Amino acid sequence: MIAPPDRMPLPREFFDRPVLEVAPDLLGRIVVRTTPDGPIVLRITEVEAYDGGNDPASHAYRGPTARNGVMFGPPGYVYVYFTYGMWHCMNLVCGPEGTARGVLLRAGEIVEGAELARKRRLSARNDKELAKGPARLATALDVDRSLDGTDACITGETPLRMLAGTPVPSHQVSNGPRTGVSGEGAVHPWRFWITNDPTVSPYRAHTPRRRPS
DNA sequence: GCATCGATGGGCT
DNA sequence: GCCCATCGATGCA
Repeated sequence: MIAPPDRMPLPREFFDRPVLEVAPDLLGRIVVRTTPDGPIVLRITEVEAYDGGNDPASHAYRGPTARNGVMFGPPGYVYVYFTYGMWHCMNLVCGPEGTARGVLLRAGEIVEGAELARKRRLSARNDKELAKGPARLATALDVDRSLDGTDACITGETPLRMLAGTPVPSHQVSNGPRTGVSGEGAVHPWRFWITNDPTVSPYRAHTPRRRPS
């Protein structure tokens, strides 16, 4: 259960800060996904920061498109993209507006509504795996492109919103290179996770695809 | 147990 | 044509 003080909404100003400040500060914060069957609540344990137009690894690097338009909007909104022909991944837009910075949610712990998450994650062998990995996290929360552009900073029964939760002190935060990022973007240690947390996805160095013969 | 492989589709250069 | 995450199958300990 979440203690009452932790149920305060995260104000939009939280996201209107440098993305490298916001990303580690998101650890321990709470995502509430309201579904017709009830809420699924997740505590964030692993994130990655993306620096918009300055970052070759960001979807926003080459400017706005129909897909990434939400990234260029105001902070506190949800950007959802479709990947690998099967999966979705979820980001929170950071400010200031127009810079297209954002944080990818990579892993979390389901703290409420686990029975709903399990129905969507039938291959998970235990509850620690329900949201271990960005596409697993989006699947567990029933997040797809229909939620792209959702405002996560308004109160009430919105489909998706952020709560304050309990921030993680910096001595419990680890950081390292981002997962699945190749090229010059790989040098930045912009992946942040809660040290020793069992729901954090294992690090995989970027492995180039083998060319078809 | 663990590594490796193939399959999946859209967005963009 | 390259780049993205995950899963089930397979092969090797």
